[in-house]
Amino acid sequence: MADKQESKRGPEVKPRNWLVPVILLTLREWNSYGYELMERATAFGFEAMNPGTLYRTLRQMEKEGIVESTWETSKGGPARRMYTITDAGEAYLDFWAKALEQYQRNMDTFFKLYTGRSLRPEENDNKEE
Amino acid sequence: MADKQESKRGPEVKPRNWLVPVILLTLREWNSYGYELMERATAFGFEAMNPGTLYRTLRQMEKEGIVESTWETSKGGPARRMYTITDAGEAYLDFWAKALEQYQRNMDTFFKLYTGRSLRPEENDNKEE
DNA sequence: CGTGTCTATGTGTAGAATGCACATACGATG
DNA sequence: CATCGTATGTGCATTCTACACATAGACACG
Repeated sequence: MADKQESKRGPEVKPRNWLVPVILLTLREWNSYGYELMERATAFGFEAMNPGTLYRTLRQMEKEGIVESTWETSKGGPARRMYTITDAGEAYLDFWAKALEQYQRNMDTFFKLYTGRSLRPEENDNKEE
Repeated sequence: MADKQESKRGPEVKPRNWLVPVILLTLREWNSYGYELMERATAFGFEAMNPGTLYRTLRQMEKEGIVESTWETSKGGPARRMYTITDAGEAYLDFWAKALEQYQRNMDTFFKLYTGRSLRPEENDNKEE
Protein backbone atom coordinates (compact mmCIF):
# COMPACT_ATOMS: atom_id res chain seq x y z
CA MET A 1 0.00 0.00 0.00
CA ALA A 2 1.41 3.30 -1.08
CA ASP A 3 5.05 2.55 -1.38
CA LYS A 4 6.77 4.59 -4.03
CA GLN A 5 4.46 7.52 -3.49
CA GLU A 6 4.78 10.21 -0.89
CA SER A 7 1.98 8.87 1.25
CA LYS A 8 4.51 7.55 3.68
CA ARG A 9 6.65 10.53 4.37
CA GLY A 10 3.79 12.96 4.67
CA PRO A 11 2.04 15.31 2.30
CA GLU A 12 3.27 18.46 0.63
CA VAL A 13 1.17 21.28 1.95
CA LYS A 14 2.82 24.45 0.80
CA PRO A 15 0.60 26.39 -1.57
CA ARG A 16 1.93 27.25 -4.96
CA ASN A 17 4.07 30.35 -5.19
CA TRP A 18 4.16 30.67 -1.44
CA LEU A 19 7.64 32.09 -1.77
CA VAL A 20 6.33 35.15 -3.58
CA PRO A 21 4.34 36.69 -0.75
CA VAL A 22 7.09 35.91 1.75
CA ILE A 23 9.61 37.76 -0.40
CA LEU A 24 7.27 40.67 -1.03
CA LEU A 25 6.48 40.96 2.64
CA THR A 26 10.16 41.07 3.52
CA LEU A 27 11.01 43.58 0.82
CA ARG A 28 8.22 45.82 2.01
CA GLU A 29 10.16 46.23 5.25
CA TRP A 30 13.70 46.40 3.93
CA ASN A 31 15.53 45.92 0.68
CA SER A 32 17.31 42.63 0.52
CA TYR A 33 19.02 40.10 -1.74
CA GLY A 34 18.82 36.44 -2.55
CA TYR A 35 21.17 35.01 0.00
CA GLU A 36 19.58 36.89 2.86
CA LEU A 37 16.06 36.19 1.67
CA MET A 38 16.89 32.51 1.75
CA GLU A 39 17.53 32.61 5.46
CA ARG A 40 14.41 34.67 5.97
CA ALA A 41 12.32 32.17 4.06
CA THR A 42 13.85 29.32 6.03
CA ALA A 43 12.97 30.97 9.29
CA PHE A 44 9.48 31.46 7.99
CA GLY A 45 8.40 27.92 7.40
CA PHE A 46 10.45 26.53 4.56
CA GLU A 47 12.94 24.02 5.79
CA ALA A 48 15.89 23.69 3.49
CA MET A 49 15.20 26.32 0.90
CA ASN A 50 17.31 25.57 -2.11
CA PRO A 51 19.04 28.45 -3.90
CA GLY A 52 17.90 27.53 -7.38
CA THR A 53 14.22 27.90 -6.64
CA LEU A 54 14.71 31.17 -4.81
CA TYR A 55 16.84 32.89 -7.41
CA ARG A 56 14.62 31.75 -10.21
CA THR A 57 11.60 33.07 -8.37
CA LEU A 58 13.27 36.43 -7.90
CA ARG A 59 14.08 36.67 -11.60
CA GLN A 60 10.52 35.78 -12.50
CA MET A 61 9.18 38.36 -10.08
CA GLU A 62 11.35 41.01 -11.66
CA LYS A 63 10.14 40.02 -15.11
CA GLU A 64 6.61 40.52 -13.81
CA GLY A 65 7.48 43.94 -12.52
CA ILE A 66 6.70 43.38 -8.86
CA VAL A 67 10.33 43.81 -7.79
CA GLU A 68 13.37 45.62 -9.16
CA SER A 69 17.05 44.97 -8.70
CA THR A 70 20.42 46.67 -8.84
CA TRP A 71 23.91 45.35 -8.26
CA GLU A 72 25.54 46.31 -5.02
CA THR A 73 29.31 46.07 -5.00
CA SER A 74 30.13 48.39 -2.11
CA LYS A 75 30.20 45.74 0.61
CA GLY A 76 32.94 43.15 0.92
CA GLY A 77 32.45 39.75 -0.63
CA PRO A 78 30.80 38.95 -3.95
CA ALA A 79 28.40 41.45 -5.46
CA ARG A 80 24.80 41.28 -4.34
CA ARG A 81 21.73 41.82 -6.43
CA MET A 82 19.67 44.07 -4.20
CA TYR A 83 15.93 43.86 -4.62
CA THR A 84 13.28 46.51 -4.06
CA ILE A 85 9.53 46.09 -4.08
CA THR A 86 7.63 48.14 -6.66
CA ASP A 87 4.19 49.72 -6.40
CA ALA A 88 2.81 46.88 -8.45
CA GLY A 89 4.50 44.57 -5.99
CA GLU A 90 2.75 46.13 -3.03
CA ALA A 91 -0.56 45.89 -4.81
CA TYR A 92 0.17 42.27 -5.62
CA LEU A 93 0.97 41.59 -1.99
CA ASP A 94 -2.46 42.91 -1.08
CA PHE A 95 -4.01 40.54 -3.58
CA TRP A 96 -2.14 37.73 -1.95
CA ALA A 97 -3.32 38.69 1.48
CA LYS A 98 -6.93 38.60 0.35
CA ALA A 99 -6.47 35.26 -1.34
CA LEU A 100 -4.79 33.84 1.75
CA GLU A 101 -7.66 35.00 3.92
CA GLN A 102 -10.05 33.11 1.71
CA TYR A 103 -7.83 30.10 1.92
CA GLN A 104 -7.68 30.35 5.67
CA ARG A 105 -11.46 30.16 5.79
CA ASN A 106 -11.35 26.98 3.71
CA MET A 107 -8.90 25.52 6.15
CA ASP A 108 -11.21 26.38 9.00
CA THR A 109 -13.99 24.51 7.25
CA PHE A 110 -11.68 21.58 6.80
CA PHE A 111 -10.77 21.46 10.47
CA LYS A 112 -14.36 21.81 11.61
CA LEU A 113 -15.24 18.76 9.57
CA TYR A 114 -12.10 16.94 10.56
CA THR A 115 -12.34 17.44 14.28
CA GLY A 116 -16.08 17.44 14.83
CA ARG A 117 -16.88 14.20 13.12
CA SER A 118 -20.54 14.14 14.05
CA LEU A 119 -21.63 17.41 12.50
CA ARG A 120 -23.91 15.44 10.21
CA PRO A 121 -26.54 13.08 11.60
CA GLU A 122 -25.95 10.48 8.87
CA GLU A 123 -25.22 6.83 9.56
CA ASN A 124 -21.88 5.79 8.24
CA ASP A 125 -21.57 5.48 4.51
CA ASN A 126 -24.66 6.68 2.74
CA LYS A 127 -25.78 10.20 2.09
CA GLU A 128 -29.00 11.77 0.90
CA GLU A 129 -29.43 15.50 0.52
CA MET B 1 4.90 45.90 -15.97
CA ALA B 2 3.48 42.48 -15.33
CA ASP B 3 1.32 42.03 -18.34
CA LYS B 4 1.29 38.48 -19.62
CA GLN B 5 1.82 37.12 -16.17
CA GLU B 6 -0.82 36.42 -13.59
CA SER B 7 0.14 39.35 -11.42
CA LYS B 8 -2.83 41.26 -12.67
CA ARG B 9 -5.64 38.84 -12.11
CA GLY B 10 -4.48 37.74 -8.70
CA PRO B 11 -2.37 34.94 -7.35
CA GLU B 12 -2.99 31.23 -7.27
CA VAL B 13 -3.22 30.26 -3.65
CA LYS B 14 -4.42 26.70 -3.53
CA PRO B 15 -1.88 24.48 -1.86
CA ARG B 16 -0.57 21.48 -3.70
CA ASN B 17 -2.66 18.35 -3.47
CA TRP B 18 -5.39 20.19 -1.61
CA LEU B 19 -7.90 17.97 -3.38
CA VAL B 20 -6.59 14.90 -1.61
CA PRO B 21 -7.56 15.81 1.95
CA VAL B 22 -10.91 17.14 0.81
CA ILE B 23 -11.69 13.85 -0.87
CA LEU B 24 -10.45 11.80 2.08
CA LEU B 25 -12.45 13.89 4.50
CA THR B 26 -15.59 13.37 2.45
CA LEU B 27 -15.05 9.67 2.04
CA ARG B 28 -14.54 9.29 5.75
CA GLU B 29 -18.15 10.35 6.20
CA TRP B 30 -19.77 8.59 3.27
CA ASN B 31 -18.72 6.65 0.20
CA SER B 32 -18.95 8.66 -2.94
CA TYR B 33 -17.90 8.89 -6.59
CA GLY B 34 -16.19 11.33 -8.89
CA TYR B 35 -19.12 13.33 -10.11
CA GLU B 36 -20.46 13.91 -6.65
CA LEU B 37 -17.05 14.65 -5.18
CA MET B 38 -16.66 17.34 -7.80
CA GLU B 39 -19.63 19.24 -6.46
CA ARG B 40 -18.41 18.71 -2.94
CA ALA B 41 -15.01 20.10 -3.79
CA THR B 42 -16.57 23.05 -5.55
CA ALA B 43 -18.67 23.85 -2.51
CA PHE B 44 -15.56 23.56 -0.43
CA GLY B 45 -13.50 26.29 -1.95
CA PHE B 46 -12.54 25.26 -5.45
CA GLU B 47 -14.31 27.31 -8.01
CA ALA B 48 -14.66 25.50 -11.29
CA MET B 49 -13.22 22.10 -10.56
CA ASN B 50 -12.44 20.41 -13.82
CA PRO B 51 -13.23 16.73 -14.21
CA GLY B 52 -9.86 15.72 -15.57
CA THR B 53 -7.94 16.77 -12.50
CA LEU B 54 -10.40 15.16 -10.16
CA TYR B 55 -10.60 11.78 -11.84
CA ARG B 56 -6.88 11.65 -12.28
CA THR B 57 -6.40 12.44 -8.62
CA LEU B 58 -8.78 9.66 -7.63
CA ARG B 59 -6.93 7.14 -9.76
CA GLN B 60 -3.65 8.23 -8.26
CA MET B 61 -5.04 7.94 -4.76
CA GLU B 62 -6.20 4.43 -5.47
CA LYS B 63 -2.79 3.52 -6.81
CA GLU B 64 -1.36 4.78 -3.53
CA GLY B 65 -3.75 2.63 -1.59
CA ILE B 66 -5.53 5.36 0.34
CA VAL B 67 -8.87 4.73 -1.39
CA GLU B 68 -10.54 1.76 -3.08
CA SER B 69 -13.21 1.62 -5.74
CA THR B 70 -15.91 -0.65 -7.11
CA TRP B 71 -18.35 -0.16 -9.96
CA GLU B 72 -21.90 0.57 -9.03
CA THR B 73 -24.45 -0.18 -11.71
CA SER B 74 -27.57 -0.53 -9.61
CA LYS B 75 -28.73 3.07 -9.92
CA GLY B 76 -30.12 4.57 -13.14
CA GLY B 77 -27.77 6.44 -15.47
CA PRO B 78 -24.18 5.60 -16.29
CA ALA B 79 -22.23 3.38 -13.94
CA ARG B 80 -20.44 5.05 -11.06
CA ARG B 81 -17.08 4.19 -9.63
CA MET B 82 -17.77 4.25 -5.92
CA TYR B 83 -14.85 5.10 -3.68
CA THR B 84 -14.14 4.01 -0.14
CA ILE B 85 -11.44 5.27 2.17
CA THR B 86 -8.94 2.67 3.41
CA ASP B 87 -7.19 2.45 6.76
CA ALA B 88 -4.08 3.85 5.14
CA GLY B 89 -6.27 6.66 3.84
CA GLU B 90 -7.48 7.57 7.31
CA ALA B 91 -3.93 7.57 8.56
CA TYR B 92 -2.91 9.73 5.66
CA LEU B 93 -5.70 12.15 6.44
CA ASP B 94 -4.31 12.50 9.93
CA PHE B 95 -0.92 13.31 8.45
CA TRP B 96 -2.55 15.98 6.37
CA ALA B 97 -4.28 17.49 9.34
CA LYS B 98 -0.99 17.83 11.18
CA ALA B 99 0.71 19.36 8.17
CA LEU B 100 -2.14 21.80 7.71
CA GLU B 101 -1.88 22.88 11.33
CA GLN B 102 1.76 23.69 10.81
CA TYR B 103 0.90 25.58 7.70
CA GLN B 104 -1.81 27.50 9.49
CA ARG B 105 0.78 28.73 11.94
CA ASN B 106 2.91 29.96 9.06
CA MET B 107 -0.06 31.87 7.72
CA ASP B 108 -0.59 33.44 11.11
CA THR B 109 2.99 34.65 11.06
CA PHE B 110 2.45 36.04 7.62
CA PHE B 111 -0.63 37.97 8.66
CA LYS B 112 0.98 39.31 11.80
CA LEU B 113 3.75 40.78 9.69
CA TYR B 114 1.39 41.91 7.01
CA THR B 115 -1.06 43.72 9.23
CA GLY B 116 1.18 44.94 12.01
CA ARG B 117 3.75 46.71 9.92
CA SER B 118 5.76 48.13 12.77
CA LEU B 119 6.75 44.98 14.59
CA ARG B 120 10.36 45.77 13.80
CA PRO B 121 12.00 49.01 14.94
CA GLU B 122 13.94 49.50 11.71
CA GLU B 123 13.77 52.64 9.64
CA ASN B 124 12.23 52.09 6.27
CA ASP B 125 14.36 50.37 3.70
CA ASN B 126 17.73 49.51 5.07
CA LYS B 127 18.79 46.84 7.45
CA GLU B 128 22.16 45.91 8.78
CA GLU B 129 22.76 42.77 10.79
C1' DC C 1 51.19 32.55 -5.05
C1' DG C 2 48.04 28.57 -4.56
C1' DT C 3 44.47 26.41 -2.00
C1' DG C 4 40.43 26.39 0.55
C1' DT C 5 36.32 28.50 2.61
C1' DC C 6 32.47 31.52 2.93
C1' DT C 7 29.47 34.34 0.48
C1' DA C 8 26.56 34.95 -3.50
C1' DT C 9 24.26 34.02 -7.84
C1' DG C 10 22.98 31.32 -11.08
C1' DT C 11 21.72 26.97 -14.96
C1' DG C 12 20.14 22.22 -16.56
C1' DT C 13 17.14 18.79 -16.09
C1' DA C 14 13.59 16.00 -14.62
C1' DG C 15 9.30 15.06 -12.30
C1' DA C 16 4.96 16.32 -10.40
C1' DA C 17 0.62 18.99 -10.39
C1' DT C 18 -2.86 21.06 -12.92
C1' DG C 19 -5.81 23.50 -16.43
C1' DC C 20 -7.91 23.09 -20.87
C1' DA C 21 -9.79 20.78 -24.57
C1' DC C 22 -11.58 16.82 -26.16
C1' DA C 23 -13.48 11.83 -26.25
C1' DT C 24 -16.56 8.19 -24.74
C1' DA C 25 -20.69 6.07 -23.08
C1' DC C 26 -25.12 5.11 -20.69
C1' DG C 27 -30.06 6.17 -19.93
C1' DA C 28 -34.08 8.90 -20.37
C1' DT C 29 -37.11 11.83 -23.11
C1' DG C 30 -39.40 13.70 -27.12
C1' DC D 1 -32.80 8.54 -33.54
C1' DA D 2 -31.28 12.98 -31.85
C1' DT D 3 -30.30 15.18 -27.80
C1' DC D 4 -29.60 16.19 -23.01
C1' DG D 5 -27.82 15.13 -18.34
C1' DT D 6 -24.94 12.11 -15.94
C1' DA D 7 -20.47 10.01 -15.45
C1' DT D 8 -15.72 8.79 -16.47
C1' DG D 9 -11.73 9.41 -18.71
C1' DT D 10 -7.20 10.84 -22.03
C1' DG D 11 -3.76 14.09 -24.40
C1' DC D 12 -1.22 18.00 -24.28
C1' DA D 13 0.98 22.00 -22.64
C1' DT D 14 2.33 24.85 -18.89
C1' DT D 15 4.00 25.83 -14.51
C1' DC D 16 6.25 24.89 -10.29
C1' DT D 17 9.88 23.11 -7.91
C1' DA D 18 13.47 19.85 -6.13
C1' DC D 19 18.06 18.25 -6.98
C1' DA D 20 22.46 18.54 -8.73
C1' DC D 21 25.87 21.13 -10.50
C1' DA D 22 28.53 25.46 -12.17
C1' DT D 23 30.62 30.04 -11.51
C1' DA D 24 32.91 33.63 -9.18
C1' DG D 25 34.60 37.26 -5.86
C1' DA D 26 36.89 38.16 -1.34
C1' DC D 27 39.62 36.79 2.30
C1' DA D 28 42.71 33.94 5.23
C1' DC D 29 46.57 30.99 5.72
C1' DG D 30 50.97 28.74 4.80
